[in-house]
Amino acid sequence: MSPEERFLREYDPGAYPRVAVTVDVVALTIRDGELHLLLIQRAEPPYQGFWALPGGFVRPDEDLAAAARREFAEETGLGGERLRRVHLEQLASYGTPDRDPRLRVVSVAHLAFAPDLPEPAAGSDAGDARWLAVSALPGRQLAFDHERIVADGLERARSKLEYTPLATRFVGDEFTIAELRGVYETVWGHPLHAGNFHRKVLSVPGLVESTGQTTERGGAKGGPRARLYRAGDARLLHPALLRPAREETAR
Amino acid sequence: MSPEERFLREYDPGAYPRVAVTVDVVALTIRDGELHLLLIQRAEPPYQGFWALPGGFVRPDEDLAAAARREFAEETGLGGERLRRVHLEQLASYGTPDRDPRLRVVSVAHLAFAPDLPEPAAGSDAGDARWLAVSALPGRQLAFDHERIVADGLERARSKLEYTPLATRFVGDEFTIAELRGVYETVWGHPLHAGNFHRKVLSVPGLVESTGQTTERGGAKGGPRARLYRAGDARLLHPALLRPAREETAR
DNA sequence: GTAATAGTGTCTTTCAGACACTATAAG
DNA sequence: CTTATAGTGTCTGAAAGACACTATTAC
Repeated sequence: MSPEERFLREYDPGAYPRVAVTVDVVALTIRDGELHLLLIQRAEPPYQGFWALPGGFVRPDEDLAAAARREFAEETGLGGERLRRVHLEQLASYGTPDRDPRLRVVSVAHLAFAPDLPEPAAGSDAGDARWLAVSALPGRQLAFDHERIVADGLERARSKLEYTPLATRFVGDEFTIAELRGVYETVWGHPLHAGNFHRKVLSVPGLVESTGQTTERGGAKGGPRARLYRAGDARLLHPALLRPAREETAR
Repeated sequence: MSPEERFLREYDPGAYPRVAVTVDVVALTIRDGELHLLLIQRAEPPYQGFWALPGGFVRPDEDLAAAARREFAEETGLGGERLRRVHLEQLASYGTPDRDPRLRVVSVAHLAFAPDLPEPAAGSDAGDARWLAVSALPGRQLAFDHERIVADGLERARSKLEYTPLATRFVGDEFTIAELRGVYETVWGHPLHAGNFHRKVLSVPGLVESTGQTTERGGAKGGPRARLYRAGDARLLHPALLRPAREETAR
């Protein structure tokens, strides 16, 4: 490093070219047994008419996570306790020089897990936000590098279900083991063995705790009432709930 | 979102306040059976005299990963094939508004795994870069929020050894099972059972492959010559090499 | 009654960890 | 010869997965 460079680096960082920092949010929920993603239809160029992740510039004095939560809240209209229950974590940052044709933008992507939420009301501030089925995405081109970000977010989500209790963030406060199994099946895209899953969930310390209650009715097509559970206090699962063998996909 | 805000967001992103984007590198290596971290002693305020992670501003038209690799190369003097063999991955981004007293800085931290490297030559461009033992860090205050970044990097490294073959990045091209065990013991901070580790490493598909060679001599205090192995072609380990039970630390 | 589901029992296989043992090489 | 290490054999316990079975409820 030359003395000049070191000088700039230490004393005049503003002399370096301008970079914009944004947050984008990969927000996932489960509707009707299908994984859905919150997307916004772009009204203006670039990528006019394309679907894009909700996101925007980080404001001065605003934390990265706070910016992501604000963007999520703005587009869903969610607030208060229901917003606070949404899990939000940092996913990764994307900064390929030409990812936005207007200027250099580094986006800090976040990943959100939400229980089934209503469609953002049309005509509100939310504009053109929609929950779209993830299964309907392939073939549809997203704006910027958002396809890549979504792919990374989905893989992270699948992986997080293995060793954290975050599956409980996709269901209500009280839920049955079958509902929880539905979350795993939907996110992983595999049917799971009901009996073994049931035993496994109850055997992992801190995953769920009993409420002592049961559902009011049995299933739509019959069957006994199911017991209701709440999320437990574990932050990591030991032992983990591993996905059925991906075999040599990893090689 | 107000119409004004939407206008700014779409048409004049430059109107948003300036944010600087940097990369920082948590570079790890193993020297003398101890985990070491590459640090730089700061010559100027803020945090003058403090140890800090190597890092700097992302240049125009430079990818985030490229910036991190450049910073690592500048401080270690490494280049060519030896530089290419260093594993580098994105860790996380840090953007608390006041993390740098001079201006708003968002840092995209990276994590690097390197085999034992020579101390950066004094008097070179590398300046005051040093490999410091991680065990000597507690109690020593680092610049900015680098303590937090290092902690996150160490946890990521420990976790990555479980389900990836990255332990092989800490040793040379050819290595013995005992050397590989040393990596795990050093990073995890636990002694491992030699016999069980040996069998486990050979049983995981794609972790290592035999060279057919053995070491020239036995151990310093006697013992048979060890067979030499190369890194295999696996990118993920199935089944994983799990750390000895952390018990309920996670709760 | 019929069909579907909640929840449990049990067996097999895989894998981690403990322990023991042998073979080889340095000094 | 002594001592330390490489590598293997074997047993135990934990846990995953396959399969079977009972009890309960909707219709």
